[in-house]
Amino acid sequence: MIDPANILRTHDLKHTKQRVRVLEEIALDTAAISQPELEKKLGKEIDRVTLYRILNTYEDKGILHRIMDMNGTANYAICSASCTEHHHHDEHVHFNCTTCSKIYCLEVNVPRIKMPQGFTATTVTSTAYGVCEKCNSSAVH
Amino acid sequence: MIDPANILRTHDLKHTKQRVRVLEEIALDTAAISQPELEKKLGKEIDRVTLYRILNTYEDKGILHRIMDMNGTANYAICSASCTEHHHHDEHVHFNCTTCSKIYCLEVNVPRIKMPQGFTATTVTSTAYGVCEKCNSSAVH
DNA sequence: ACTTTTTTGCAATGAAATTGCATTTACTAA
DNA sequence: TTAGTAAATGCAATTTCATTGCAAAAAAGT
Repeated sequence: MIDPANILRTHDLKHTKQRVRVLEEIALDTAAISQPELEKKLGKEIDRVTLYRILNTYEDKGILHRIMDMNGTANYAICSASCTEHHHHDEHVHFNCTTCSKIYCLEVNVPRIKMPQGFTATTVTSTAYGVCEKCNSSAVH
Repeated sequence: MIDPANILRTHDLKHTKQRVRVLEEIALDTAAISQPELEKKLGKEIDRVTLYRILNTYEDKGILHRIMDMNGTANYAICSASCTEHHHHDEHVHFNCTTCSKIYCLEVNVPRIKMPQGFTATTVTSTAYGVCEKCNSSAVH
């Protein structure tokens, strides 16, 4: 499990109950959580604006990474240890469930892709659309 | 080059000057064009709302595909011939230039990725971030 | 040219995100 | 422990972006 207090300390961020709550909430599920969902869950405790600001600083610091879904909605997941303030190592596959619309960060590396002449890639991300484990197993047989 | 009139005819869409203009504008560049850019270019001729509607019907019909960039902004590119009303064959690599922020559809297939147990993927997309051909060649040497 | 159906433009509405500022909270050092 | 200061939060206002309803205009067929 994650340790919010420790994460804040190692990133030189002040310890506030709002920041802790955001991390706790995101850590609850292995799937990424969308900004609207977060707002729904935390809206009573944390102001809308504050939530935006916390998510932004977390992204800047390399604590969370932001995954855009098909609708342009931001989803957030906790970064792996290799993410730093200056570079997100986000080169795994994002699985976008078309049933529950959750996004999972899969522990699968994105294969190397050969770029055409002139194009130099620094990062490659991959998104798969389909049905996730949970939705598959709860489907009618 | 593309033939707007023909595209509209084959998709059972009425021929209007606004629809033709949108297709013309998008066909100008090999790169995808963002909704805000389109709006800037066509805003004088076409109403904002009409533009939204045209882009939506084009997407529904499989004429354009929509690519979300990092900021959640929609970008549009003309679909390859294999796209149909019911399924977009969008399985090529999208190159997102971090300098000019244009998006290119590369003629490179998305590599096959093995999904973890329980996850079934129907579509996989791949996005590369880096510097495009044009920006590379215009860079200071 | 007339009629029907669809598309367009405008106004209004709704939703999402950002900014400025006063208040509150966390941290530091006495 | 407490005072001081730097930062974070909450609120109000604003801006930006997208959608809806409806009347007017335009397209296609007869």
